[in-house]
Amino acid sequence: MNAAKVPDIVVSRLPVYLRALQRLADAGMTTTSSKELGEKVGISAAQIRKDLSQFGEFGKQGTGYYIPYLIERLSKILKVEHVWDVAVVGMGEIGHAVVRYQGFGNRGFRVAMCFDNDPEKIGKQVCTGTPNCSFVIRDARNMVKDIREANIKLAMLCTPASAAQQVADHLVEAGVRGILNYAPLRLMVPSGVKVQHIDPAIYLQRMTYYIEP
Amino acid sequence: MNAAKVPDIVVSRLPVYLRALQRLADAGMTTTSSKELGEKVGISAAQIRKDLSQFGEFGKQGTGYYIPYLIERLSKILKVEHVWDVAVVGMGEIGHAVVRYQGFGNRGFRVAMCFDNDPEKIGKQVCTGTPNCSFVIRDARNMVKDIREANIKLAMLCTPASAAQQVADHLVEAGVRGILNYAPLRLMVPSGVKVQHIDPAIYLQRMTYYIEP
DNA sequence: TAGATTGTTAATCGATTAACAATC
DNA sequence: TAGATTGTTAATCGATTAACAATC
Repeated sequence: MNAAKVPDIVVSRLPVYLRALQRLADAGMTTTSSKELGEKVGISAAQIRKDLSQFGEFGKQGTGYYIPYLIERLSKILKVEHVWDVAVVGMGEIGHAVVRYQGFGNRGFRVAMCFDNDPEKIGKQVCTGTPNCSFVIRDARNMVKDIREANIKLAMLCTPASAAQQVADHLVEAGVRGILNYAPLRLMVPSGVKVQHIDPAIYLQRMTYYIEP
Repeated sequence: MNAAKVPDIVVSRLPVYLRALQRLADAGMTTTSSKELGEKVGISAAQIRKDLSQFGEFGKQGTGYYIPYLIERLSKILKVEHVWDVAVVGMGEIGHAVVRYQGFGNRGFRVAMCFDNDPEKIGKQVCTGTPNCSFVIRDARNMVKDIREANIKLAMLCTPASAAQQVADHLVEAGVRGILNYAPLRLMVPSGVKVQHIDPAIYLQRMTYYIEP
């Protein structure tokens, strides 16, 4: 076990490994090798072994990795062995889609509350698709208080760009330490607060460079 | 102008520069420097100058960059000076959100058609939020033909994971060269076809590593 | 055991930064 | 002009890969 600081780029690959391992487990497999896992995720076997070795020795020479054990260890490392509550701010199209998204359940996350500042929306129910599970859209004016009382550390920011920085400031004030930002601008946050950006137009532009129209 | 191959990582930063420049332009600014732009995007000034120098000399010593000109050049480089038609496959929650998303219009993209294989959904209208603009959900069985006839080169894949690879194969067959994949698995595509992945759970897990629950 | 595969080291490769002449 | 900022080079830094002893 190496206690030194792990490079961000190594950390960023761990969720990819975990997702692939969960798929292998779902397919009924119990062991895998760095070579096989590498083919699944598009990363070299040496890279995977080196990444994992930052956190411990999880494999066995000759046989590879026992999948349930590696899933358990990676889940612990990423702190997703328990479920995180997440707040959603901005209940436009993206906000609604995020609340209804079925892909968080088995990955360590659960939408716990959602907010908007539009009087037309506040108080409305949002169905999640999960039976017996719906949310009432809360008043954004109570956001700091509600998030702090619920001890929520993660938020998905789905407001228009014009409101995003101000909302981010409030989220930080409320104790949120990680923001998944769907607004198309870079958020400024204090050190210690993590931000990840999702901007589909950016991803599309990363592809068109290589494509003939 | 350097005609050598530009590293992928440089290309991946260009859309970020472009987005920041468009925001500066919207704010009424006409010139900027690598230092100022760097502060906006969180990238060093030297890095920005080096990245841009891969494609030409766009600045002036002493004054920096003329924003409209740099926007024009980056738009050309990324091939977003004209609008790309995009197909959406899988009209669940994500598919609907993507069709209604207002953020593509001024970034070089337009949803042109959408598909599903569910008889309940085929033929239904999807409102986009843009006045007088709605789509009829098309039958996925005609997808290859429809996409090829419309000469569409970009698609957003919003099906469940179980269908994603097969859909991707059909998209490639239809002539699509870039796929924005919302399904939580890695797609296998021939070389020459670009894929970008958006998986919100991955992004959340990249933050929880650093956060105390 | 013999074959397979790990964890780790050293070598390679590539990306970022610092510095500065050129020049607007 | 003098100050500012570019484009570019060389130096630094960090990440990836190849190779292999250890060992299951």
